[in-house]
Amino acid sequence: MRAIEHLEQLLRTIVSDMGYAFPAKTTIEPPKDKQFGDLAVNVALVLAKEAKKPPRALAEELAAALNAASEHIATVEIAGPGFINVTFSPGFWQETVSLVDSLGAAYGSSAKGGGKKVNVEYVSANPTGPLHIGHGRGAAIGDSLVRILKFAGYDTTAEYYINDAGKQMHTLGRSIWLRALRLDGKCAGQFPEDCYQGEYITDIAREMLAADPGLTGLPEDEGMDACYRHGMQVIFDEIKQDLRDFHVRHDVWFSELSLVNSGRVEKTLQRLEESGIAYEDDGALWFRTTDYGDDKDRVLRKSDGSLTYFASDIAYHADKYERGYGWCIDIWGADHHGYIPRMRAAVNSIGRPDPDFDVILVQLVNLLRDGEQIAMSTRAGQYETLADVIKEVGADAARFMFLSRKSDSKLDFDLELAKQRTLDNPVYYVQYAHARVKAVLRRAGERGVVVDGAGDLSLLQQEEELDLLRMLDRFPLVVEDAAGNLATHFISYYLMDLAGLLHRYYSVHTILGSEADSLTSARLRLIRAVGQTIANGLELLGVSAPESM
RNA sequence: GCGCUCGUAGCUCAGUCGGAUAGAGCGACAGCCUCCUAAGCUGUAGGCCACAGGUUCGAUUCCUGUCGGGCGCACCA
Repeated sequence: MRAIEHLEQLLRTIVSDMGYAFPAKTTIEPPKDKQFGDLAVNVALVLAKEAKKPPRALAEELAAALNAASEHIATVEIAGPGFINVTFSPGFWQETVSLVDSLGAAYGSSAKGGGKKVNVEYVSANPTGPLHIGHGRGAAIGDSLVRILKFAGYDTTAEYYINDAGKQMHTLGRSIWLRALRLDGKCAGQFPEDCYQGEYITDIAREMLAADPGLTGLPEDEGMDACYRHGMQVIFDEIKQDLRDFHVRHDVWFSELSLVNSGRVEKTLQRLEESGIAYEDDGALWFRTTDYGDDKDRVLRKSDGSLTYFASDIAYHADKYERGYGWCIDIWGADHHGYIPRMRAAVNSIGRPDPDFDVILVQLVNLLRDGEQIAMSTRAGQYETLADVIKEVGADAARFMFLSRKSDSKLDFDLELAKQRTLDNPVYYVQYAHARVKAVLRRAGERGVVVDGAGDLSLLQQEEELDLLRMLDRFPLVVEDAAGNLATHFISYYLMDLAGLLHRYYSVHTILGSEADSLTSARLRLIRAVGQTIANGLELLGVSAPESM
């Protein structure tokens, strides 16, 4: 990161001195093969056309200028069609340790977000049943993105939208009510198919009956209402507990009902109608989403007078922007992708350009045990709940599994695999690297080797040491990329790479010398910086960094 | 049928705003504990980046088409 910034600065000066604009398509990145140096630059290739010079000749000129421009640069080589390969001096890399030391838990953070207000909305499951494994994936991704965006300098709020106003809440009350009647022997008929089938419904009914045996004597609508209120309370408490157990945090719990009751939904519809974006037809109110690229117009208020979810979703998003968020990110299950065009149309219609709104689609989770698919039927009310999974494999393993994959690709989640402590399950690989660092530092303390301030970093000359230093330097860039691409797996992959280098270093070199010499101190400072960086990365994933394993 | 998305090693997956010989882990095979944590390390084998065209100095990456998997196409929630 420092390396890239430094090199880019030098190149900008040189290119501009030569009388050219710095090409936007320039890339400065670590080459795939280490033999090509620390960083490879393609600027000569990109600039060749404009300069009317062969790329290699141009590269020669740039290389000569680079060599003279910085004391940190050890060698500059031209290769292939005109790549400029730059190698920095060990001294430059060694400074990274001091940087990590001075920043500590803040190493990797930045002000890139400039304090922009961002709202990330995730999970938002209807409180009609327990969270399942798919919710868990969305929860992990949302929570981790919030951590990453905060670290990257955004003023980020984590929000949960509670759909507590619709028909399904009525269905919840009815389901519990009908279960209670059956438990009480007041009704023996077949339990309706359109009710929630899960065992948890019966549990709630049983509990309510125990608390108030007169429940089923109430008039039907009164009884159902009581069931709805209590049931939602119980289920929502469980959801909140599950999220706590999964180390997922929300700052704001936003109720749809509050939006409806305060008249903000109706007000939003009125505004749309006045501005001609909404129109009446066939007794229903329609949104002209086709004006914004959707393939058909969408209903806001049905001809029976009831509102669609779309109507309150528009009011909800308008409310978010009114609360001052310049960027709203929604995390949805991938089965909702057809909903994006109309939501984007809605956002545009309230005067917000595309970049102010993003949807992250999270693909379904395929739950396996030993490679065999576990049947999940929501209909029959049988599915593996998030709580069960956390209980079985632990929050750390589950989170790392979710966060190590692009959100947009399907995920096979094997319960047995998640418990294995092998490289198949890399959470332990990364955590073990951290624990190893801590173990060595502890042992050093026992032997009376003091780390602080001591140690001549210039003694870190081994290839494995320079590899670690280069990797440490990259961390801030990885965080920036993860934030920019809303991609948590950038962090996971980085951590696996860093952990791998640490393990290799550990096995090739003995860190703790037989006595407290300055090389030992330098090495201890290096691995301490590695441990700190791993801890910082794990924190972004919401995964613990154990002191020992 | 229309739309979105994915197709990379035997398996699970990275990489792709165009760059050098396409990477990792697992599995397979061969090795490493008198030594700071072997939950670790080293090495070998394994690829027409689904297929066919196009764009250009250069394509796994961008465009078009084909094939194959997933998902979505309600006055549902």
